[in-house]
Amino acid sequence: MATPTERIPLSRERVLHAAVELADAHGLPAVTMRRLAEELGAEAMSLYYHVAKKEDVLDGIVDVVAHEINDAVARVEPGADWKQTVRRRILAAREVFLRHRWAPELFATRSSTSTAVLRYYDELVGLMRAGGFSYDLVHHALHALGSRALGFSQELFDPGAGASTDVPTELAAQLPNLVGMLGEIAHDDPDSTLGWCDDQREFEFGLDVILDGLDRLRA
Amino acid sequence: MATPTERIPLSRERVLHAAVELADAHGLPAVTMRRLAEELGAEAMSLYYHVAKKEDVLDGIVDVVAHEINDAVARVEPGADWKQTVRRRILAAREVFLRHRWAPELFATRSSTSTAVLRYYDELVGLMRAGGFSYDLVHHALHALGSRALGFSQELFDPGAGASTDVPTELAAQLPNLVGMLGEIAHDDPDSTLGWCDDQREFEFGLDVILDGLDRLRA
DNA sequence: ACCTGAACACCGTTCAAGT
DNA sequence: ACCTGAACACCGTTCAAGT
Repeated sequence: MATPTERIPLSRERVLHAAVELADAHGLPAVTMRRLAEELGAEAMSLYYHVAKKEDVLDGIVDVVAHEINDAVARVEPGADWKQTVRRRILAAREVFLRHRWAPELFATRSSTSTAVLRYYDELVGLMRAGGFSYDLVHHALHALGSRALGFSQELFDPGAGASTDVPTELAAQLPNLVGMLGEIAHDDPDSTLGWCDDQREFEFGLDVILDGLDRLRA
Repeated sequence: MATPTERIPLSRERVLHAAVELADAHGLPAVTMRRLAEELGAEAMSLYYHVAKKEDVLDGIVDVVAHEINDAVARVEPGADWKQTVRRRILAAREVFLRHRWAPELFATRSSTSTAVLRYYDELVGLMRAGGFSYDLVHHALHALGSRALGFSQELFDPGAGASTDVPTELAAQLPNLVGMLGEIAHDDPDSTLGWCDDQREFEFGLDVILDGLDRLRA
């Protein structure tokens, strides 16, 4: 019988899945060739038999995540119109990124595009075409959506991150409008306060502004 | 008289400006402590007398760029309404990023926010408030704009990057809609073809979709 | 076919030492 | 006060060698 510690041979799949788990557990910086090998009970140099170089590993895990996204959107039921269907699919894709919080940064810095990502976009283009968009407008729409088409929006700066209390007073004096915004949202509107740092709500708000705008341009 | 090769003492400012020049010339990966020191005619270890660590250098050059942005928007003449003014300022900020193409990636990965960036946002909030927005809607608007508020949109994937010719045929068969879009835009519409890979135009299109949507919500 | 040890050319950073 | 040399603990990657 096989003992649990029996040696499983390495493979590209095992390397990529270990890399995803490593990133999930300890973030992208933990994904080094040496650490990855350790996780697999092998030496760093052994990895090079299965992957070309570290970039190849990074491209590979983008592809793994893109497959998860395609699986997720495949389970989405179509809505009443293009907008509802696209919205549901984007929110389903977003859930994958919520499980792999390191992935947006990686997607944003890849130069070559995974074929799984291309397939995702292909279906998106198809849905918008079926919804009455010209190819030209779809093209503009993809640029307008940017990373939101895939389910994430890179936040540069969380306008709510600095709670009113921890802004140094001399700095606060230079930022009357930002401080005013923070103050008002923090106490005047309990409903909004609930959603205050709720990125999901902000994501949906931004997404709907764009989808509504595109729908109007379509007509 | 001073000879041109006379030794100028290091300073935080010199280090940061050298880092910006190095990134402009050779990209972010070229910005290493050792290379930076070399550029300044010093040893890597000398830098640590003027900056705390490499992260400090990166935070510092974000601040340098943010100051350039604030200088640029300060020269913008107000428009007829909030939307025109905000639009002009954002496009002025964008020009700074066009001079420092490595900067978007850096802005997106900083955890602490430069005070110069906060001042930029403070003025933006002020302009929108003056234009009739509630603080609550301004807050949503900042999230909806995301990095576009600062003048860039991280493109994950350029829908025009793969010119129809260089897509392998077996892959193309799996991407009928994407291939269709590429084909149509490439020959049917000379006007659009001009703007085909024109990021500036796409940026403005996306920006206007959002600004128009926000303007409607304001009313 | 698959894995490894030793080695190379890089990193960022510390610390004691120089002027 | 300002700069440096030597050293440490890391990287990714090559290459010849092991089974």
